[in-house]
Formats: sequence, C-alpha cells, structure tokens
Amino acid sequence: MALFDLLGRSWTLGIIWQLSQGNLTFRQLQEQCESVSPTVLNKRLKELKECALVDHDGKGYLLTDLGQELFALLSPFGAWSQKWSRTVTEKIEDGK
Amino acid sequence: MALFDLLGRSWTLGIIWQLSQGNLTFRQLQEQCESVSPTVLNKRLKELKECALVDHDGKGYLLTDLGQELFALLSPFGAWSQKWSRTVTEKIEDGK
DNA sequence: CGGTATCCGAACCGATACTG
DNA sequence: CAGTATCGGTTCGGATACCG
Repeated sequence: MALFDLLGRSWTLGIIWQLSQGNLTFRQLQEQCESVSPTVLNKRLKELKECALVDHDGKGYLLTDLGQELFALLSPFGAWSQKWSRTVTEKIEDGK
Repeated sequence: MALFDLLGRSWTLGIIWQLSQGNLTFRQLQEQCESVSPTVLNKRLKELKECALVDHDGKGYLLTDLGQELFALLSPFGAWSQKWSRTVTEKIEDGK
C-alpha cells in the first residue's frame, strides 16, 4: 500500500485529523466527517488499521504511535497548503 | 483540487521526484516513469500545471518555486516511510 | 518529438438496507 | 451502536492509434 495513495483517498486525512484530537467511536467519526457513508468509513478504517496508523480498542478508534508520527509530519502542510491555494486562486483569477 | 488527492494519484510523486533531479522533456519523463502511457502522463502534467507545481518552457518540464517547496516538505517522508513499511511488514509476518 | 482521441476494464464513492 | 452486503454511477488508469 502506497502511503500517499491512501492519504489521497476520501476522508483519510479527515479521519487522521479527527483522531489526533481525541479518540472516537465509529458513529462519532461518521458524524464528524459530514455523515460519510458507513461503507466508506469502514473501508478507510480497515486500510488505516492494516497500515498500522490507526488502532481499535474496545471503546473506539485511536491513532497508533506511527499514526501520531505521521500526523506530526503532516502538520507543516497545513500552513503551506493555504499559501499554495492562494497562489492557485490568484493564478486562475489572472485568467490563467 | 485537494493536494493529497493529486499527490496520491499514480505517477505524481514520481514526476515530482524526477523533475527535482533536473528538467525533462515529455518523452524523457515517460521513460523514467516505467513507460507510463502518454494519456496518463499528460493528464498528470496538466493537473500539476493547474496547481502551479510544474511549469513548461520551450524545452521541457520543470518544477516551479512552489513545486520545489512542496518537494522540500515531502522529503522527510522518505525516511519515515521506510521505517513505516518495515513496521507494516513485520505486522503482517506476525500473522497480523 | 509532443501530444490528443478513443475506448475498455477496474477501482472507487456512496446510498440504502440489513444483521448482530 | 457497530458494522456488512449489495448495487449503481462515476472516475481512473492504461493500451492503442493517430495527428502536427
């Protein structure tokens, strides 16, 4: 499984973000992610478990140590991608 | 366009990596990327141009400043993902 | 060389309904 | 509450052929 392949799929980053804020149950995750269908949420969670980024205890889902490391690596992208999207928007407004 | 959606698509990271090593023409990129079909390569390059990550001058393709910044942000993932894939492999060998 | 046009099979998203 | 089963509709990847 390629890392960025998984990260690019729908809801993956949202799930990681939500879990970085605290552990959540299946339904809670579903609500936080704009009512994503259970089909997709379950698929994503399975993939994340296979990749050892998310784990599942009796009470709900949580990030593994690896998942938290990944989240830390990901955070620099927050600021950069804002700047980036501004640039792209300007580029489009300039008529490309 | 979501950043990680694009990054997760096939060949995108390969293209960025190749271009970070030096500018290349369409055919050169195609060869470097295991003979990816021109259809896909062209689609990816269009997307990368729209996102202002790659540019095209008379001679070939090159990373924009933004593209180089992205590449710099991406590089920490190299080492981490090796460690990560070892962990996942061990996990599978342990019978999950 | 640098792409575009067409087409097909596979994968993916998501709604809905259902089970334990 | 937690998750599985099924089934469309859409998108994606890629092979091939072709044009300037």
